[in-house]
Amino acid sequence: METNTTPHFLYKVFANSGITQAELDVILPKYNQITFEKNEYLLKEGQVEKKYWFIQTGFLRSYIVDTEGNDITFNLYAEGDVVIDYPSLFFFEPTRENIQALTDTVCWEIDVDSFQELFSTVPNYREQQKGLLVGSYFALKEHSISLIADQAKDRYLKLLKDKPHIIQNVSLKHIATYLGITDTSLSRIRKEIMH
Amino acid sequence: METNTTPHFLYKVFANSGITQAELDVILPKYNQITFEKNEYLLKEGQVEKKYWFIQTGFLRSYIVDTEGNDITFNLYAEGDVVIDYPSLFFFEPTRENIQALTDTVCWEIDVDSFQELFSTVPNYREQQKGLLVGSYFALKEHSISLIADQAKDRYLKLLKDKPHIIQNVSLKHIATYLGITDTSLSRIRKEIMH
DNA sequence: AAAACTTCTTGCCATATGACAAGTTTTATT
DNA sequence: AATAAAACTTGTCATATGGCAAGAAGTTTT
Repeated sequence: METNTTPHFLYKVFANSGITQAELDVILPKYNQITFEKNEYLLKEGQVEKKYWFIQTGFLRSYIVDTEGNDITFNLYAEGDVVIDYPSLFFFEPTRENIQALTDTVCWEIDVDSFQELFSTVPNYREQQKGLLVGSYFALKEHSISLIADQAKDRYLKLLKDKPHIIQNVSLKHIATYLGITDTSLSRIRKEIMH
Repeated sequence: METNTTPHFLYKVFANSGITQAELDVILPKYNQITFEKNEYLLKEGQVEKKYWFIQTGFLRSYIVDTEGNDITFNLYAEGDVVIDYPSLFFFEPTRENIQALTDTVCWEIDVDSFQELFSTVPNYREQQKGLLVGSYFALKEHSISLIADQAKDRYLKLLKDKPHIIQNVSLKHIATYLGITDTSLSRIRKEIMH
């Protein structure tokens, strides 16, 4: 079921998780590689999506349009990140987010049924996925706390430290709404940081 | 298994969900009434809790202590609300939140095993719970968006509209950190609203 | 009832961030 | 290459919110 002989991206994803080669032989065929072109949508508001993705290369963002019509970037994703909409995946509820490719992107996709099957039959997989899912939930919470507790500059520095590739590859406008400020302010913060 | 002859709080919770009396006879015994005194903790940071609660009467808050030692109220709960920590419940991960009773509180508690059992065997229950869980996830997201998109005054007015009882029963200090502002600012916003 | 706390309000001033608009640079389209 | 469009920067000024400190009001403890 291997598509080629180059080192498989998913090997890296599952490295250091205690998953054996025998388990990998069961897990990997459940994942399909899929590519999205720049500006293409993985998920649109109102849709129910029974899949989620690992990003091999590329950048994505999720965004919400608020009541005043402002486009607010809610999350920014890069290589190695997991892209998942909990309500959609676990509760089959229509999502309220849009997830869009910011660059050409290569992902590995798994459907919820395969996920559930692996989750219940492969303990190491369960542990590894638990870590990822809890991690993304925490990230949402941390971001929300950061919006309350930190200055915009600190939020930017945090992002710069945690996800430098995003700073380099995502437009200032999207980073700004993600950080909860205007593009003007972010431009000034950048200037200040550069001395 | 009914503890008394007064109208059961949980009947109200499950009203209008299409759940039949026969189903209620299976569901209700899984819930236990439990009371918490003012200032008592339902959940403390680092703990793994395999339960969640419906609030019959009383007020609760969840809070996080950020890196600078600030106590930030993350959520405020009132009668009829469901109190749930996803990572703890679904992934058995230690929580990072503290959940504390702000007044003497009466709750109905269910453990995760009973929840899973009902969830898989009673379709109407599944639907009803799905709605609740997705609702609380959305609420977190909406709050996070509101922190970015709305003025503090608008966030206060929203809370006032959605949960007037919380405004009346929770101290200004806790409401302020929940809204992402200082108690000083909230006091001024209140003054302004009163004209 | 007094004392000790906690909660809430208010004043003064500082500062982070926003609004708007103009200009520059970079990227996309024809 | 020319043009258009988008992304980014910068100036001026306005405003929302914070920091600090003092006092008032309400609550709990002794």
